[in-house]
Amino acid sequence: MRDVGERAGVSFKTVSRVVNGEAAVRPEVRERVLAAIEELGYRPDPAASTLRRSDGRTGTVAVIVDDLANPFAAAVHRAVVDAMHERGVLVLSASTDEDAAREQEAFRAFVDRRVDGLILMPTSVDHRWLAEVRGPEIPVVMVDRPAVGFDTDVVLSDHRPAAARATTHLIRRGHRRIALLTEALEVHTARERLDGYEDALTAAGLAFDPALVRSGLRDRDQAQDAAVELLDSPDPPTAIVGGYNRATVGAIHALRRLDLQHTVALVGFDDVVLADLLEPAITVIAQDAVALGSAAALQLQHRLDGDRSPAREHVIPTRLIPRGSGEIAA
Amino acid sequence: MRDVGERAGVSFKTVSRVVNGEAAVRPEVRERVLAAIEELGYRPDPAASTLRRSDGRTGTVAVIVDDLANPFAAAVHRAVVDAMHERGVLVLSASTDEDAAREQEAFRAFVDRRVDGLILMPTSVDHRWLAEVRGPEIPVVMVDRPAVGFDTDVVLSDHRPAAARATTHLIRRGHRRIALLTEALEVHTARERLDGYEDALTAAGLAFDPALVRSGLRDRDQAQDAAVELLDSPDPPTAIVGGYNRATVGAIHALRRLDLQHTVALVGFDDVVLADLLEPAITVIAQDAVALGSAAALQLQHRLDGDRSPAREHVIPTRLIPRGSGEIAA
DNA sequence: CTGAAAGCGCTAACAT
DNA sequence: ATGTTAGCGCTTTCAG
Repeated sequence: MRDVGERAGVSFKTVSRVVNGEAAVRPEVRERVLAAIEELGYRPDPAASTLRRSDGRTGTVAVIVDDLANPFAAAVHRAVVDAMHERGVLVLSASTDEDAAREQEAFRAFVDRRVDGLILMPTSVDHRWLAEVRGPEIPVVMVDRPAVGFDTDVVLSDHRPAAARATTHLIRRGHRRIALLTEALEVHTARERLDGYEDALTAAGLAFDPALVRSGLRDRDQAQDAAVELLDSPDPPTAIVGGYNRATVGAIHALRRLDLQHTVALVGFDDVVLADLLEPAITVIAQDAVALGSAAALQLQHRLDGDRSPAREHVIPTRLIPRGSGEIAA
Repeated sequence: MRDVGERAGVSFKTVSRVVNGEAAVRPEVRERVLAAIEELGYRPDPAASTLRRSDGRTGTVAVIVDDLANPFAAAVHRAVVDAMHERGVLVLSASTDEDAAREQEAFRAFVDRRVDGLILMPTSVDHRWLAEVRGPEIPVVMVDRPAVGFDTDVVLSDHRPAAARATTHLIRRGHRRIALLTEALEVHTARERLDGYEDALTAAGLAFDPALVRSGLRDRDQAQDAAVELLDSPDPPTAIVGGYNRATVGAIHALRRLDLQHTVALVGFDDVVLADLLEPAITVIAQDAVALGSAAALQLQHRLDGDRSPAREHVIPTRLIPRGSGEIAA
């Protein structure tokens, strides 16, 4: 920067003004400085800038999701990265695998690096620790689910109405015994979907049978086993709601193994590649992961721009896509 | 840091020594400093450290892939993030959508931020520009494909033998007219796979028929259309090789639309969720994305640790998974 | 083993 | 509209 100043015949402070686009520089001088920058291949050092500037901004934000390789989280992540890049903000990221310890560790690492803000897909447990760890006023936006014990902006799908819609879809086809496969109910998403499932039963005047709800399913295999068990029981369900993407895939496997795919109806959460090519094709509730990520990024940007209004909840609608498996009558 | 020093009754320089784990501090003093750090909730400022330190290391690296939301790239990305986190290195990322301009822009942005190194899934075009843009000795590792015109470490799948294996698999089932659907041949991966396809034909004494190769297919729909066209032609193929994941999915769609899924054989690149549940299930060549990412991260770490040996090529084996579609006889 | 001084590249606050 | 001075929080260098 000093060299650039010399070359352009101005003080290095003027160079700083040009680089930062401050108005108070004569166009003629600005041109000269720009030329010198070009010739010398000068690139400003963001670390030095961060160090000295009053707000300490680094121009980076962090994204923490359950699994960066999971298609849903990956789509959210990419949407955030794209939105932030447009503003010259770079994005750091980490996966939690739904482990609260890993989540906290990642969060601390990012705060220590002085990120300007974070977008978090919170694990199921208590997030009061966030209030302490979060440095002086670092904005945090939750995505996909709210955090327990920490009031902040959140962007999520309409989980509860969506689950109700899926369930009602099956009830309308005459189903009375509808199973629900879901992950641990401590995960907010799962709880909401269970509530929606119950809403639909209640609205239809059907009794809630806890034996038809299998929660705590952590992966495809567990979901498959649970589904097989239910379908093999004396009084099996005639329809299944897959509470999240891996549960849906597990249910598909179970139905095929028992050769019930044309007999027992299925509506699953999250659209999956090739779901439309199965026989029958799978009826799904599709979430708009890109919209979730974009909205979270936008909200974070508002906070970074100084918006201090109360925490906002942003709901992104889901879509039920009928394809066959959900239209099997009882 | 100054405050911590005061509290512990030592100079702030000693605090710096403790924080950086330099040996020359009496255990007793070190304990006192650590206690003071704890009490004051002190967290070192990485920007200041970067600014002053002689090597200018920032403890960040960047990953640039075609699409962070694509399952293959997402798995690579996650593997890199995990490997780097273990060393306290954070990861920035960007998508190129196979656009060379976006790739260059992202690369520059990361270099301007002083990342310590980069992992790049290069777009198809010339990468000689890298030699200029790359600052003083920033290590770059290519993943999935090498870069044209820039000699550096690369970690990739055994594309050519894998394609040969897929093709041979079909030839053994009596197929003589085997189509190949692939993306633009400027993409190194596509070129290699075409070469492997030809290797297999040659080895079997079969003639190469250019009419059976459809390249430049950018997405599922283009792949599907190309497949339909081929299958509808007067002298149609009896088997298809899907040259990359979207081509595979496009081929599946085409075969179903023409109700040829039980007649025409298919071996596709990249395993896809639910591919095992289709009827017939899809025979695929599975790449080990996690291994690719981990190996690239490891190689970059070696370079960061000062390894100056010649550029290395690391090949990760693929697996052919027979599931039915590839075993249909001619 | 510990400390004092210098200065990394930049921006803030004040001159001029 | 431009320059001067100070200093961000740390590491380096050198002195004790």
